Amino acid sequence: MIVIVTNPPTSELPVLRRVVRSSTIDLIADQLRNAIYSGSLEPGQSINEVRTAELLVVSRPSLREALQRLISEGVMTHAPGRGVHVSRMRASDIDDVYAVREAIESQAVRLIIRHGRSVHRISTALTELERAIEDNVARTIGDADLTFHHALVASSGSVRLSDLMKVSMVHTRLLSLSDERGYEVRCDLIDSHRELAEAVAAGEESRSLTVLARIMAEAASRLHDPEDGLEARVVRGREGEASVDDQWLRLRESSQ
Amino acid sequence: MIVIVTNPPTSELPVLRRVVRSSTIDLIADQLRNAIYSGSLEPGQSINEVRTAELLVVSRPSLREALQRLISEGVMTHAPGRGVHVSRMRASDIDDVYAVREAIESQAVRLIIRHGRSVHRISTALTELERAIEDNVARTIGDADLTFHHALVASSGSVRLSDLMKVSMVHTRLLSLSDERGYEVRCDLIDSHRELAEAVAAGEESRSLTVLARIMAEAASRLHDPEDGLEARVVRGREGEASVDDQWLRLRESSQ
DNA sequence: CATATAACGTTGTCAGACAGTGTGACATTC
DNA sequence: GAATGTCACACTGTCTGACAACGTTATATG
Repeated sequence: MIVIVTNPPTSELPVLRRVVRSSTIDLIADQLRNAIYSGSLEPGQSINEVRTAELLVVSRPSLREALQRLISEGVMTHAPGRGVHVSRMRASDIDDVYAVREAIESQAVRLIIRHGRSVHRISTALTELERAIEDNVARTIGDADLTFHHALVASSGSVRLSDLMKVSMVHTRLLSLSDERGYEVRCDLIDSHRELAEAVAAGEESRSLTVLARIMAEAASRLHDPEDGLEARVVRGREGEASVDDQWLRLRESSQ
Repeated sequence: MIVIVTNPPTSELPVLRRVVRSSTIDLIADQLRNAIYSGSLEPGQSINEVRTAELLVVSRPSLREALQRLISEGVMTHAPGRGVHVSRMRASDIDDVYAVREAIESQAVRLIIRHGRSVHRISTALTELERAIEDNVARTIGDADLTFHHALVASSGSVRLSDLMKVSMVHTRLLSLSDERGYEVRCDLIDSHRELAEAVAAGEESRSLTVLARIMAEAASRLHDPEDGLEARVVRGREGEASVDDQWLRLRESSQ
């Protein structure tokens, strides 16, 4: 029984937010997704159901349900009889993932310009990216990079695009993590990103899309052949603390 | 143990295709997805776990795992304590779904032109669409329309885009089905679709994208307000047999 | 060394259980 | 009679336990 006491009694009801109850499955999936994004779970690593369930203090059925979410996202892979593994990306996945990202982000740019959305979050993310590059830590730069691109998509106002972007971020991370050469990141990405942000802010659609395409192509080609841009200074790192807010990659609450 | 008997023994191995074993979960999810696409399961309809599991002759845990797939696709919705329902689309979803479709299909166009992919499947699908329009059955036209758009994306050669498109097809169908005015389809869509196919075949990127954007905008606006294009002849229908091949909406085998 | 066999761990699937929650019918109160 | 309280029922959310099928590794065998 909930009693709402207001004083004076004739006043408006206090502002009550809708109670959100995340399902256990959501929580488990979030944990696993973040573990992958942060590198705690490596590509190819197989998930022992009993052990993992114990670790998360949930039952095996609950864990299995959560795994289906990640499988459907393409973040984990099911091999019949052999269980579930963290997806390992191959060379052929590089272009595919970046094709999806170009799809999502191009559309985001179009929507932002079409509807004149605020680009505030984008500029903020750009500043963060600049700071991260000064720190010169591969993982930090990678995080800031993806955060920037997510800010772009979030600014579009499309819930579905934003959700897809979150999944694509994990895919992108998996591309880096699946490369035996280790995590690596380009330092000169700030110029193109600044140009993108400017073009979007200025409402220049076709220039934005051109720059975006170039960013995607460069990122993909760097993964294909890291020695590609010889003059580009590069930061490498095998590990490094992930600076991910736990809530960050949570997908939209599934309840209506 | 697999023994391959060849005669003569020195000859080439017979062509053996990799054995694909779809997991039970895949099969259940496919069934449910197709049931939604074909209209057997209506938007808002809730899934009684016990009854549905009995119907499919699987256990409740297996069904629940499959439901997680569909929830993650956005095709079903979870309401805590109230179980799982077929997603019901609202007016605000119309633009969102079509934004995603424009994202996917625009990128497909770019990829096809960039890599000079064959447009054979697209022309075939266009012919099918013409035939469907002659039949003048709302559902058939709707199917052929979506099949055309999927052919476009499949031609891009991107597995991920193609998967996303399949999900978006179900979303699109849900938009129509969620509308209490019933299923309805425009007859004049053939012209714009033919123009799109031609532009793509001719490698004219910017014209293709323009036409595509127009197609999406028109489809969305028709859902927002069916009386919009007064001069456009329209076929309406509340039901109608779905002409979907059972295999059609199967997502990529999840095993690597 | 290659092959067969055995042993073990793990997955795939199920039945059963039970507390928590939602829902609708009915009674009650002001 | 509208709002509130009560009760019973149905269903979900989650867990335990079980077991056959499958994979994998170690061991034995020719």
